[in-house]
Amino acid sequence: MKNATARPADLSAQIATAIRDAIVSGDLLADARLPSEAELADQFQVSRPTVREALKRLAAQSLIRTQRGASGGAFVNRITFEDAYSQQITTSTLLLSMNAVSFETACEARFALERACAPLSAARRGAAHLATMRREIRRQRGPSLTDEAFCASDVAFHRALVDGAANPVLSYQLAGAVEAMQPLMNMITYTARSREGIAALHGRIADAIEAGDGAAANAGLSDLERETQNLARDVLSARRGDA
Amino acid sequence: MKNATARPADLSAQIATAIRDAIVSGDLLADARLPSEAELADQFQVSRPTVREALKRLAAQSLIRTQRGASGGAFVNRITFEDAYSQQITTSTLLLSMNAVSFETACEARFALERACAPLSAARRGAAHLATMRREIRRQRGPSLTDEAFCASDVAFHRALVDGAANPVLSYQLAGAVEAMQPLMNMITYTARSREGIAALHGRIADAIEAGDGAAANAGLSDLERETQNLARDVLSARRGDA
DNA sequence: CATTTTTCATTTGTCAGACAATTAAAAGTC
DNA sequence: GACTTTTAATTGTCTGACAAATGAAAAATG
Repeated sequence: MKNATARPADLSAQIATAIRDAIVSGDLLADARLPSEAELADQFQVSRPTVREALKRLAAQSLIRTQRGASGGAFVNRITFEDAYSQQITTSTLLLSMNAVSFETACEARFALERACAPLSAARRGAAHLATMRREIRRQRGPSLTDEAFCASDVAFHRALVDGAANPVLSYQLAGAVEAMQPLMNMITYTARSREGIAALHGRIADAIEAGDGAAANAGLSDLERETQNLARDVLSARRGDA
Repeated sequence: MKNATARPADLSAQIATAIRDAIVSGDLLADARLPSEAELADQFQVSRPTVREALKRLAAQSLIRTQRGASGGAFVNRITFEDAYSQQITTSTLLLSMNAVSFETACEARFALERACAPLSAARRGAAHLATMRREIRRQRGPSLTDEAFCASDVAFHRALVDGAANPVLSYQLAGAVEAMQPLMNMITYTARSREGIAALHGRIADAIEAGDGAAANAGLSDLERETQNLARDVLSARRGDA
């Protein structure tokens, strides 16, 4: 009966939590300097290695950064969108691969999120976003493209679509969903015909974005989702047939 | 001229990266046991404290868990949706608070993501989700409700809406967006009239979900977004007036 | 023999003290 | 005043040790 809340965590975990709370609650502002390791060890009544373990935990979450030398120390890190991206991608990737999320579920989520962005992108995309989308479509039609390169181009296309919405929070959220799915997408072997089908749908979506027609873009995304799900189904059933 | 890639990171960071790569690439499967700290120290030619700092970094990202005692050690963690939730919420919260994302941007992202879920929720929501939504609406109409409690109820309502889509990947993605916005939402002081307006819109959305009408639900969400943006604008302009 | 208790080896958690490496500021020098 | 040297502060790393937890083997017990 020792479960529930009665488990005293590691000292280093406790200390990390205490400092993290201070950061999240705003008691410690960005770029503020934490006390030195020796002072922290004093304050928390633990040894320096224990304090260091706590600080490394925080560093792993990009909550602090450290600097050596006089007037060095640990500083509250102003987390960047890039930091957040990469963390989200690692987490999402592991979540998908280790929790055996079905391709269907992941795919549905991805396209639902993209449909959330498309209308905004149709209204606000810059010329550069549209140019990227067109360029990737051309690349997708090129012959002698490996399956992986095709997937990468696919990601680039969708990324441009999402970034066109000009909302960094959306871009950040989508990065995880789209990039984490790439390993799953790589399972699919693309035939020349399915590639042309996808590129054509991309073309329809790009046209809609160019015309500022969000609804049409969403219709294209829905068709693309159906197409992707069909391809995945074929691969899976073929694999079952083999085995 | 020592910048660029030429900066050798901490040993503990290098080791953490090496192990993380092994996990992400699938060389280390879930629940696999890592070598003991002493063995790792040997393999990497470093001392045990350094290895421990590396392991704590990984533990902070829920990539491993440790267990004491004989046949204990560090094990590759099968990351749960719950782990991912909480990580995403911390990251998103900090991102919003420290990068000075405007209320407008965050709000737009949040409602765009919710509109992505609503049609799915309309098609698949269970009775429990609908019941939760109705219950929260009743609560929101109750008198003597603090602003914070009103916000919490708001989150619960939207959470039920999202969970109704029955797609754990979407729920996970949305958790960050919705919960991270709560501090921003708490800035708003809700008058009796604005509360009734929000509750009424919630009612419309719940009706649409009950009727299985995704488009109507999205229309309701769009109106709610407008309403929320207006409230925030009022608060901000009032604050400017005060100062 | 079966079962319970005890012992024990393994492994993580924590501590203390030391030295190296880095770096900004202070002191010295021209 | 501009430049160089020294110094002190701080993180990074190592060594060695002990405590605490824990599962497994060994011993005791019926």
